[in-house]
Amino acid sequence: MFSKACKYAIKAMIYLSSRSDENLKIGLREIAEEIDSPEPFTAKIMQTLTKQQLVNSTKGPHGGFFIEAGAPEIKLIEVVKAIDGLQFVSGCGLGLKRCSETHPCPIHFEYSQIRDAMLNLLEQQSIQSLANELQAGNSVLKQHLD
Amino acid sequence: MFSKACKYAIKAMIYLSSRSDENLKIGLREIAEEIDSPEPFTAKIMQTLTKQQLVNSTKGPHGGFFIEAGAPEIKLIEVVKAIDGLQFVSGCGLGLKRCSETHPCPIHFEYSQIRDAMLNLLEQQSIQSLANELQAGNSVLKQHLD
DNA sequence: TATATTTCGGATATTTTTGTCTTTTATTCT
DNA sequence: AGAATAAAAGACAAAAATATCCGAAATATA
Repeated sequence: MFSKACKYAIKAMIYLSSRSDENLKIGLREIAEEIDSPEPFTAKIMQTLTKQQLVNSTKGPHGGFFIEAGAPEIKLIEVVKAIDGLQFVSGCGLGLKRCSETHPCPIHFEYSQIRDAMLNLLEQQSIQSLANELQAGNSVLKQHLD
Repeated sequence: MFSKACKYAIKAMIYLSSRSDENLKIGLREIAEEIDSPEPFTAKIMQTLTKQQLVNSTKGPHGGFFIEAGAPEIKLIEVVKAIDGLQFVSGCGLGLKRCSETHPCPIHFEYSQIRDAMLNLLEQQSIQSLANELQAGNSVLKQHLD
């Protein structure tokens, strides 16, 4: 569904958001630790997110990544778009280049319905609201080591 | 969503089914041509499908691939399982190893709903019924070259 | 039986994704 | 200014997915 890079990106964004209201910068090491991802690979992903302006960063001591306090809500779709692109959300389920109502692939109609539901999810859900649920202890970003 | 290999497999199965009622064996070349897929790669996929007993094959002149006439319906899920496995249909949307109602990832509930809808589609739809629609001209497996 | 045909099996090649390492650049603090 | 810190950038490495090639095995037909 999503690439690994995209899963890491979503988790990193949610974690960042869950900490960013403190006007705090979070270092790469902490992010990677908290979302259980390989640090250097996560660095690359954070670079992309920064270039796409989904997060901000500052270098140097006490530097790190953060989301602007007054920033408008970031929808999940924006993160997916930045990392994976939108082809999965727009493309044909069986890979046809031109699949449409008039020239449908064999699963076009059933598949479209589900894909649209996924698109809807991604467009509705915001990083911030998911971060709130995380803060409230209603979800987790990695396994417990109990 | 599905790997390329899996998309080729689904299309190959539907095409085969759409021709197999004639008690006819279809060669690799024709399959690859009709579903617009690379021939050698398709050969590998057909081998897997044969080993998984989703299709039959015979070697030699007038040999090829076919689906037994009296065979029970093959559901899409069986093809997906044979090529991609079921991890996407059972795994967590954000890649957590243990994601559940009690320890959910941030998108667990919304994602599960969509994933279950996809699972339902794959369990309901059969290769044969999709092949019927193809025969009726209600769907296509590749682009027209108009 | 000989030959042509077609799948099977294994080895190999290419591309993409995932992951790592090192150097540079910006920033903070002393 | 100098030292320490942390992200940026680019080169590199490993793994997985995609794709190709070739000899072997099976089968039909002459």
